[in-house]
Amino acid sequence: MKISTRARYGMRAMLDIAVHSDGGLVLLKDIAARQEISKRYLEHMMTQLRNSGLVVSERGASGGYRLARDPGDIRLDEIFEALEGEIAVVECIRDAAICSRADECVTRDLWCEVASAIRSVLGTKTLADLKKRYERVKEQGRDSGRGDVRVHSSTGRAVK
Amino acid sequence: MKISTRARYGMRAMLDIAVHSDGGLVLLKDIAARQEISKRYLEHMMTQLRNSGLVVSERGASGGYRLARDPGDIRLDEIFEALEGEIAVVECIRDAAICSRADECVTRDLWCEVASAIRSVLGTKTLADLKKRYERVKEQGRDSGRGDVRVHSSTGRAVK
DNA sequence: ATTAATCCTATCGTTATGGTAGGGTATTTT
DNA sequence: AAAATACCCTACCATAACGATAGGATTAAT
Ligand code: FES
Ligand code: FES
Repeated sequence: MKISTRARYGMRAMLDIAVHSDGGLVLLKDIAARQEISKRYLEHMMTQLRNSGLVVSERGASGGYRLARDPGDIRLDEIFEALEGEIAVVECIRDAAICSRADECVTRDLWCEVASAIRSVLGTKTLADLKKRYERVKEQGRDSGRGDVRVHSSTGRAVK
Repeated sequence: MKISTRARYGMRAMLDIAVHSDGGLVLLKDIAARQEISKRYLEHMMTQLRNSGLVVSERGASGGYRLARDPGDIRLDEIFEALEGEIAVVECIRDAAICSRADECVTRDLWCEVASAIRSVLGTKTLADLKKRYERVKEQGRDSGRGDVRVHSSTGRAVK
């Protein structure tokens, strides 16, 4: 279970646009440069984001991208799903015929819970929240007092 | 973001063992038959589970598998990670050098939260819980009153 | 020795991932 | 009108992951 670069890059791109558009358009070139992502590759993600109606583009010279809606109105799960596809799906949710005896299958419930958990993280935050967080981190550094949660390198679990 | 068949099959296998071992050993053959999974394929998952120390095997005629520990002492995230690998990793957690400017990267925090959310679903349940759930479902049917949460086929979100 | 079980390793086809490339189209600027 | 700029579409490619199958090697009970 890894998060794809698409999702990571795309999310960063969205944040980048939110941060750097002063009402105007943001250039792919600039996003790519700031985020140090291949412009050509980033194009794909922008396409996905556009097709999902999260950004709108203007073509031609002095074109660019901007958010389709207010940052406070773009949930992070929308961004995620635009890039990564539906969250933590087990096919048998849609189509119970896939698993034999889906009726008595109690593990399916489990996967649903996992999906819900992810959604409740990403679905309760908006791009505006992320932007706020970014700006806080940027101006005061990463809360160097005690914030930076150490995680154990192999378990990923938080550690004392 | 899909959950692999390995994880699904493996989880079902673990549940199957928990349910069908009366202190004794459970045969791969039987698990495969009950779960309608290719025996040959299931072997792989059993290997992973064994290597992770979640089941122990006995070889030779009248060999088989049993849980390495008490079901109440086997967390579901252990099973999941044995099969699927580390939960929701972004590489830059381990190795900050992977992402340029990981210091000011606020999206990384987001992915950490996602990972935590998954862990808090799977890490707070044990195989004993799952077994209990299974037995409840089995004897009284799937709570046919109102339980079966309908989810929207495309969003996966719960629907009225 | 036979049988029945796990174990090890290789293979294979398909799909997904990560990324590059070429050329096309729209719009502004000159 | 022409040049420049920026997005757009489509194809391609290499590698890895996934899902599954297969052959044969061990181990142990009968
Ligand atoms: S119904 Fe699909 S895993 Fe059980
Ligand atoms: S530090 Fe890895 S995604 Fe930002």
